[in-house]
Amino acid sequence: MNNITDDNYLKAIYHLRYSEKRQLVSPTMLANELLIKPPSVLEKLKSLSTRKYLTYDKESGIILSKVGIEIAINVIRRHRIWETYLHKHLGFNWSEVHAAAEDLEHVRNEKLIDKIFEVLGNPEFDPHGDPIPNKQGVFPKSDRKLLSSSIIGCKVIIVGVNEHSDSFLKYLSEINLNLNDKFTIQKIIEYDGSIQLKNRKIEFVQISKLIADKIMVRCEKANCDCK
Amino acid sequence: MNNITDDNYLKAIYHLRYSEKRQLVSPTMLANELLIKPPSVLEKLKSLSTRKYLTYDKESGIILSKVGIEIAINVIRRHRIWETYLHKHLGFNWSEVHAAAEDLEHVRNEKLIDKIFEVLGNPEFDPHGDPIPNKQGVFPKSDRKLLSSSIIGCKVIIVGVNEHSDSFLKYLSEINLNLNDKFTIQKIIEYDGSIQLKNRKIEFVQISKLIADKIMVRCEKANCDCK
DNA sequence: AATATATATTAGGTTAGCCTAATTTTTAAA
DNA sequence: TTTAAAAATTAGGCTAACCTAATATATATT
Repeated sequence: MNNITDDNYLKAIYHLRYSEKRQLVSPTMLANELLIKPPSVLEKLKSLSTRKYLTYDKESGIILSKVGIEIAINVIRRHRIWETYLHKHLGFNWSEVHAAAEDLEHVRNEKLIDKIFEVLGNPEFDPHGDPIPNKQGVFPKSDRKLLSSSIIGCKVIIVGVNEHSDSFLKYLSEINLNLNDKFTIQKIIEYDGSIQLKNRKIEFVQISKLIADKIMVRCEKANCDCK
Repeated sequence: MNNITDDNYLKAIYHLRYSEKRQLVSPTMLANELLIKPPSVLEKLKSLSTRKYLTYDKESGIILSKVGIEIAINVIRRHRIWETYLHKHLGFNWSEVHAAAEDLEHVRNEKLIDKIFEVLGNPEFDPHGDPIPNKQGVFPKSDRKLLSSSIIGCKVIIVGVNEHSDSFLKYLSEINLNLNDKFTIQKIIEYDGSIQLKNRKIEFVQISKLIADKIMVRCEKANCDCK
């Protein structure tokens, strides 16, 4: 529970660099991510860098050290394990899970996290389809790709989402798209990239490119040209 | 997760006033309880009293307001529910439970606490035998009394402990005394108040008065004179 | 290149929570 | 009741995390 602030900074930096894949992470980007002002970030960066969690200079931006990455991945690990636990064992739904995990991720009790991970059967992915790093900080591999990169005929299974906002997740529920659902790509509208899907449950769904860019799938059709 | 400090002050004051039953709670007592110095307490008391969580003056000491009590009881509720959950559902033992709950009690997520409480079957007592207040802040009643107030022939069931330190709980485990165990009072040594117990599993155990003062029991012998 | 815009950085300020040292009250004991 | 010991209070400091305003430095855009 100590160093909640450190946790949040390191997690945010990690997120920008490795999830959003920014080449360079700047103070202002970080300030936006954390909803605070740049001078506060600058100040904190000094402290984090004296403690060897990162380095910062204008040319290369903010770069996490090995230890910094380790801490960040640990926070992510706790977050995702809790999300999974809340969903699987305590009946929380997709959109409720995140807020609670945001607090629980700061509880540093190894036995606790190990135990709930074990109870869950050492899952590799959380309810949003995000990979859960193991204790050594290694993320499980998966051949997930953007739904928007699918082609007609693909038989896709939804394995994750790239946005966790309430409104987005609620929309998915409304149109009856859920994690692990399987669909066939029916048609892709050239003009705007919208995608039409179907499966047994759902005769027809059309999804805009904007949405398709935020959904991760795995194509299960053998030798599909999408690969 | 906000106001962890508030939580801890209010909880400590509540504890001194209502568990340790101090007539008057002074800044110095509170400082000792929280392992900080009196001036820090004085300062914080100002803030807590402007916010109407308590009143303080030298004659009457620190007195929690209705809201203050409410918050304190809520912290206690979360703490005890988590302790029970860790013990019953996650295999934590008596002595491990407290430390983890110390962090978890600050997670203010009503759905979460309600849910684990429900999963536990709305228990009335935690693994130390302490009562869990309900959502309205009402503690369940019980006819528990000190083991040291028992008399020869009492058939007691251990329902709680008044000390939660590691060393104490470990000692109890070593001599094979656990919550819910039943014993018959064999002998009481007048001179120092030591108590001898036995049951099927344990032929003979002798407990010093010091220990017996920290164990809560319920006597189950019909019409026992101990009442 | 000259200007406008965005970013980075510095300076100085605030609040919460803690601390030590010094002072004032109380309380207890000789 | 005078002295000693304990408790309460005040004064003044410190650090972490924020902030605003001002300045400096890049980056873009005419």
